[in-house]
Amino acid sequence: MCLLGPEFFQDDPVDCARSLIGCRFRWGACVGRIVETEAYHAIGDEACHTWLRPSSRRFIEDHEAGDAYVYLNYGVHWLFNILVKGRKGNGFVLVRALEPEVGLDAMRQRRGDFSDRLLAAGPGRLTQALGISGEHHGSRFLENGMGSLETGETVRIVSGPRIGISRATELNWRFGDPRSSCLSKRF
DNA sequence: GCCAGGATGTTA
DNA sequence: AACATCCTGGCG
Repeated sequence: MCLLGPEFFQDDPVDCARSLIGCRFRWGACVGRIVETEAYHAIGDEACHTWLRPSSRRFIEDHEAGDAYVYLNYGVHWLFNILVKGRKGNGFVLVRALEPEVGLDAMRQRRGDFSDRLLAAGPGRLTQALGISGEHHGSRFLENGMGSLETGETVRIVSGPRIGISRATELNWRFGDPRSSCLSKRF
């Protein structure tokens, strides 16, 4: 098991998204095992914010690999992405689901869930459980102590189409651990 | 299953 | 001013 620094995100967004499955993600006092991610490519991917938003392209210019890209979706849910800047291309990894391991009480309190299975089973639930919001947009969380990532046990990884998008639906850039009970949706 | 809720960036 | 959107919970 080893800590991942910003250099981990100097790679291809798709490789980063796949490699993060099974890793431990700590945010504050809470830890969970990443069981679901998605990759977005800054170039040529119509589902990526960069396709339509200059502000997103500007974000990539102004920030470093490993920085948090947090935005509000549907005016309701904060979504947590990690900036990827590599020789093989820029983009984002959307962290979509965790299996909660440490700090369950804090997560239950923020979520008000009846069942632990759903605490972070989805990108909006995940940010709510961890207390991530717009104030963390752009934060260099791997270096400022707010969060950390560590490699975990090897698990089987499957892929499929990304969730909730209307364009570039042919790309299988959603990755996950199919045996997890904390997925936002089955593969 | 369906659909409201709701904020943001952009003018697709 | 209007539109699209990387979602969730509640109600059927």
